[in-house]
Amino acid sequence: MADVARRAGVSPMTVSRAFKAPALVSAAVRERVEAAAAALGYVPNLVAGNLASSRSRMVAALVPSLANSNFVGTIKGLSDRLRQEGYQLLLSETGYDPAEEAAAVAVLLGRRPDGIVLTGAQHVPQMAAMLRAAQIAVVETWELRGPFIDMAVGFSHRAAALALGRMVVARGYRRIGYVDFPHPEVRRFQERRRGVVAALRQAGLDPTLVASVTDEGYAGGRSGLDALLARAPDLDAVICATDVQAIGVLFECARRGWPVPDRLGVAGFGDYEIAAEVPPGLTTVRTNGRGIGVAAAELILRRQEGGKVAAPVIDLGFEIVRRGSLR
Amino acid sequence: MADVARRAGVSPMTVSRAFKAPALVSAAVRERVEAAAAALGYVPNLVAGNLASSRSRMVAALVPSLANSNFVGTIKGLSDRLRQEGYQLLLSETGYDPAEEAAAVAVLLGRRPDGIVLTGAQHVPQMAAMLRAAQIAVVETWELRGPFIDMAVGFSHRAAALALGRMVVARGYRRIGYVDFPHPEVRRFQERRRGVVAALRQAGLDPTLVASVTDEGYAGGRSGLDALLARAPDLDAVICATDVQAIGVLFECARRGWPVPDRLGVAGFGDYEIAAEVPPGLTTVRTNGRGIGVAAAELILRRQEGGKVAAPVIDLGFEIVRRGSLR
DNA sequence: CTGAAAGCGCTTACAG
DNA sequence: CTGAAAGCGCTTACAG
Repeated sequence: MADVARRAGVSPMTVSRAFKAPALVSAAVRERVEAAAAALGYVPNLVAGNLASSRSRMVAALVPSLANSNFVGTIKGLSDRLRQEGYQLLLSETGYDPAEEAAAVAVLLGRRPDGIVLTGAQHVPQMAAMLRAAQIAVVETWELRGPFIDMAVGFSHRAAALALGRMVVARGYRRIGYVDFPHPEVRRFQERRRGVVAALRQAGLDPTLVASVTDEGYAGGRSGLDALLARAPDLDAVICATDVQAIGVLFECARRGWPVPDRLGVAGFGDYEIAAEVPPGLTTVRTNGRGIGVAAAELILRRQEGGKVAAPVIDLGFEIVRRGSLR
Repeated sequence: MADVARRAGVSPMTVSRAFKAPALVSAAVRERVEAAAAALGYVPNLVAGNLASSRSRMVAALVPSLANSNFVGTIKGLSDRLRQEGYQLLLSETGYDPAEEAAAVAVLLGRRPDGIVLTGAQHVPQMAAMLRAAQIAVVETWELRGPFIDMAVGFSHRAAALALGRMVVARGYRRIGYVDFPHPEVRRFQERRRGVVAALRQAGLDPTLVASVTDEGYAGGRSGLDALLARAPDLDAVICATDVQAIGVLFECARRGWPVPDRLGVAGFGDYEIAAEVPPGLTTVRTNGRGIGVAAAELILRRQEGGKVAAPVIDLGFEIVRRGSLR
């Protein structure tokens, strides 16, 4: 910057203003500064700027897994919205482990981000204190039940699962199993399980056909289906904690030559891109992953502008999408 | 830091050392510093540290799309390896657009990352100059053909596609079509197309059955298949530029009741997780996306340690995986 | 093993 | 509209 100032024949302060607040600089000077910067290939050092202004224009985001397209949607929404305002994203993957999450937050905080986006509301006990001490905007996502550290964007997993369960019942299925997620202790998945179980119980059906699985991904659907069939050979429908598992079940049905939705009805959760493509189409819950990211970005941006955030907990809702996998 | 120093009764310099080079500080002092830091909830400000040391311990990564699990694998490998060394990842999505990529690089450079990881070797003309002026480690990934700006990790898309094409020919298929990627101008996809075409030509088969598609994702496989069948109703095999498209073809076959691999052989590229799961199994090229990320991280780390990098272009190879979609 | 001085490259806050 | 001074919170390089 000093070089640019010298070349343009102005003070460093004027160079700074020419970039950050061009309106405050006369047109002639601005042009001289820009020419000098271009000639020297000057790229402002944001690290120095951050230190001086104590604003970093960085937001940290922590997600359990990048293999999950729901979270990828959130990251995209977040990153797109932030980029429009000149913010950048610092990303960490935490693998469904609160201790890893806490470690990642501790490291990220050293970069002094202006905001931090967490997945879920289950953290180590010290998390709230750590984050409050840092005095930054915090958004917890994919969850609607607090208590929250600061702000939140999500939807009710339980209500969604309840609605999905009721639809399966309404379509005439009577022996309905549930394939749980490999990390059933995560509250979002507890809620999904409870929603489905509640739907079955309310319909007077057996709510005990719940399969725990250890396999991640598609294989979990297959092994979950096996476990359920071992206990209930007359099983006529399966609801899965995620679309990936449900696709695994559809593939297994194809392998067995079982017609879907007649021999077995199948439903998932998430409405991943593939849900609309796989024959005969997967009935599922559409969640707004991208919207969650955009909303989180907006909460953080509003906080940066010093505005009080009126509604710090946003419900983005869900939608049941019925496709051919249910009769 | 000043507060911690005061409370521990030492100079700020000693606090700094207690964190960065504990071996240089006596055990008694170190303990006092640690106690003071814990009591005050002190988190070292890395922004200040970066400015003073002119090392950021950040690496920027640019990928075309996070929806592509190949790149997600690279990001994971990169991030895992970097985290082990206390580095963090700054991520940007560029959407297959060199101009967007250049804009993102310009912004990221302001953060003074220690290294930058690009996807591919096709950039705007100024890119090399920009990056060389920044004097940081640069790794171009997913490509083996230079010229490279600095270092590279990849494999030969052409050799992989050639090998895949030969396998399809060897399995007895004779009317073989190719479904191109929606961004056919990207060199990686040019190479794949050329590899397949070369295999067909060498076998004396018609190499002109190439379908351009505009749809992204699964739908591209479906529309590509339609386009090929309109031109060659006797089509007996399809090779796709990506696994996602190939899965789209498999789904379309299921919908039509066409037996795979007998009515139609299908092959993809990428060996995404789903390739092993979808019936009857997808024949494809296994690439080492995660390994690319890990290797890129290692190149950057080695450069940071001041070491000259002996082999700045690394070929990670590929593997053809034959599954039930080919007879 | 510990510390005082200087500086990293900007911005804040004030003055003119 | 422009600039001189001070400082952001660390680390480098030197001294003892």
